[in-house]
Amino acid sequence: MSNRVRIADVAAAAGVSTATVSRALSSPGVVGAETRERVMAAVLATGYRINGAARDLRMQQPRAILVLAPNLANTFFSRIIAAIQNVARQAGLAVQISDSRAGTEVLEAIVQSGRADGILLLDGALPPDMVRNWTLPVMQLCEWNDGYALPGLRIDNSAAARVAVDHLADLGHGHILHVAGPPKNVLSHTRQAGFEAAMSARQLSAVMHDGGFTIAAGTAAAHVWADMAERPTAVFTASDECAFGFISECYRLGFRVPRDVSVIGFDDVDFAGHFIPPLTTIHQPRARLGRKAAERLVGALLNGAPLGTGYELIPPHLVVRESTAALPR
Amino acid sequence: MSNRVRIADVAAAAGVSTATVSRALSSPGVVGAETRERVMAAVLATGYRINGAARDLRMQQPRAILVLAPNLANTFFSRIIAAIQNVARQAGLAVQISDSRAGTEVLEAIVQSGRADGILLLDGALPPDMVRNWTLPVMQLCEWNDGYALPGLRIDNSAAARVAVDHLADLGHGHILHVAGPPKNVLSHTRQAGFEAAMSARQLSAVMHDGGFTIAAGTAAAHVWADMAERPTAVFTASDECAFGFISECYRLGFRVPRDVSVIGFDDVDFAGHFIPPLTTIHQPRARLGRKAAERLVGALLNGAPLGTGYELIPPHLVVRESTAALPR
DNA sequence: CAGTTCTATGTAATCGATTACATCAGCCTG
DNA sequence: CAGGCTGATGTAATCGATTACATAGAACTG
Repeated sequence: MSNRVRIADVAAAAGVSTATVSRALSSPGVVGAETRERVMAAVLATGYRINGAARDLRMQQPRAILVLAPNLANTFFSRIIAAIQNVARQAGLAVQISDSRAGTEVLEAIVQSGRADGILLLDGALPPDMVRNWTLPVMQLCEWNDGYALPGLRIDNSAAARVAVDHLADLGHGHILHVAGPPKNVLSHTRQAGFEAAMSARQLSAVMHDGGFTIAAGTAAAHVWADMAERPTAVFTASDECAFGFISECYRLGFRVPRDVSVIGFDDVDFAGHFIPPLTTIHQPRARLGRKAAERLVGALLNGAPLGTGYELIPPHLVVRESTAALPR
Repeated sequence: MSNRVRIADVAAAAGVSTATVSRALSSPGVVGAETRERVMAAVLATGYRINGAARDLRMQQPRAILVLAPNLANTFFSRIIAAIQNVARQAGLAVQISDSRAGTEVLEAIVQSGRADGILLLDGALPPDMVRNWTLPVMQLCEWNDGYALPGLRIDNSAAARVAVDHLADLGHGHILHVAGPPKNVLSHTRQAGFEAAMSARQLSAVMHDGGFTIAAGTAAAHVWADMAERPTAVFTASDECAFGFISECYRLGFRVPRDVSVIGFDDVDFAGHFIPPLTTIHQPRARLGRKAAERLVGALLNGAPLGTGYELIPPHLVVRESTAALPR
């Protein structure tokens, strides 16, 4: 550590001042051509790398963005984070990640530590009072909370539910079960509300069941479904994982999909197309979501422009595969 | 930004010097009780948060670890990274992530920027010359490269292959196909070598096929398998994803697992137990791997002790589910 | 009670970069 | 050729924390 090459070492090696070295590196145009070459040669010879902390301190910007997600172990986020990381890297920004459920005190410390210039927030369940107090630019992604009063990007969850209902109704299903996501989640509410609205618009018979986004929620829901006196002929789950669990458990209980029940998921995770049967689901363009959100945040950071407060809703896209089928009539 | 509260503001509010504030916060024992309380009150009143960059610069340590993984979009990493993040957070360290395939120049800049005190490296395919030159403590996780000469943690991949072979052989399978991982990967090589050794030790007939860790590799392998004159009765794939792809495609081709072919995977991803059929596979304790590696690295960083060069191999653990069955005889 | 030790706090140097301002050489212009 | 201008470079202040050293007062000791 102590033997790290500092800018002064480069300056000495090149026979110039530290100011000149700094300029040669950050705005090459203003130093003489011959000097610039001497500096570059000295940089190479000494193996100099800039000290991030010193630069951050002086420039008052850490050149990093912070990604906050409610559950980093959830595979839904991996592709999004990869896309974010890509955009950030190309802009020369580092990416710091943290679990947004670490506790408010911890979170405040992380956010206010001045180590990030901006935040990508994938959690809609943080205390609005806390989030509103953050002075960094924050961009909401996928999840949201109107209490934050922040700009955001997501797919149109309500429209997506309608698309799912339309698809099932067009196949002749009139009695549909919705296995909702976790009770306090915005996504759950929005998808559920969209489902109910679409069902009543078509005057179909809706059944609701509180579930979750997990495989376990799907397995549990399968039992609930199987035990119903008059079983719905189709199921719309709040996530693919939930659909997987539902289908697996149905299979174990002796039912077949889509023969005995049509199932439609939500997210279109990598695996959906390879499940048995391949899952009909609402596609979430995760790479695109991550990229677009990161681009918007990074763009605002780099040119100092404010993020604004605009929401962007991406229209839903249904991927029809083999877990849904027409109702025999 | 400019209106951020600095330590001098707290000092003024509490009527003490900045040195006292700093001490009150970092080593409360050395300041008088009454003074300490005044300082704490001032901290609360002003809403002071430490400036990370300034602290990092002065302390010469950024209090962060860097996680480098070859493909952040790969869901295999999510749980590992979550565990790492947990350990780091509890130690007050930030977690920065980057794609290790970003290019050597970019990678060097990130690693040498002085923004991390240590590295968790999940990629065994970086140029050894580069990695050996890194002056930070580096801990290898899951993947490795002997050319790095670094400490590491992983499961015993070779023994795992043996366990898989034993399981299949015990079920009566004597003709087994191994769908290997990507050609240049250490994990592929080690698992393949372990497979071949175990097979020849039992004098069984091994068939190899270069595949990959992806679903697509599995689907391709299914066709290769189906086209074989004398089809192996069991398949050992280098990853669960590959197994999923293989099974799905077999299903599509009219074969059933395990009726027509037994399949054993590798990793035990979340989904393995819910696949149809539930997948027999080698378990990788991802949360534990992430936690242990992070603990070792963080421990070394905090007490300044060197990491050493010790490898740790975690014994393999086979999870028997329903994708493997005894060969009818 | 003088001298010593200990405790609590302040003063100011320091980490390594960036950049406002100063300086200086060379050139142009009237 | 004096004066002004331009372009290249150096000097030194600055970002906001930590901490070695200095200091002052209290407590203790023989």
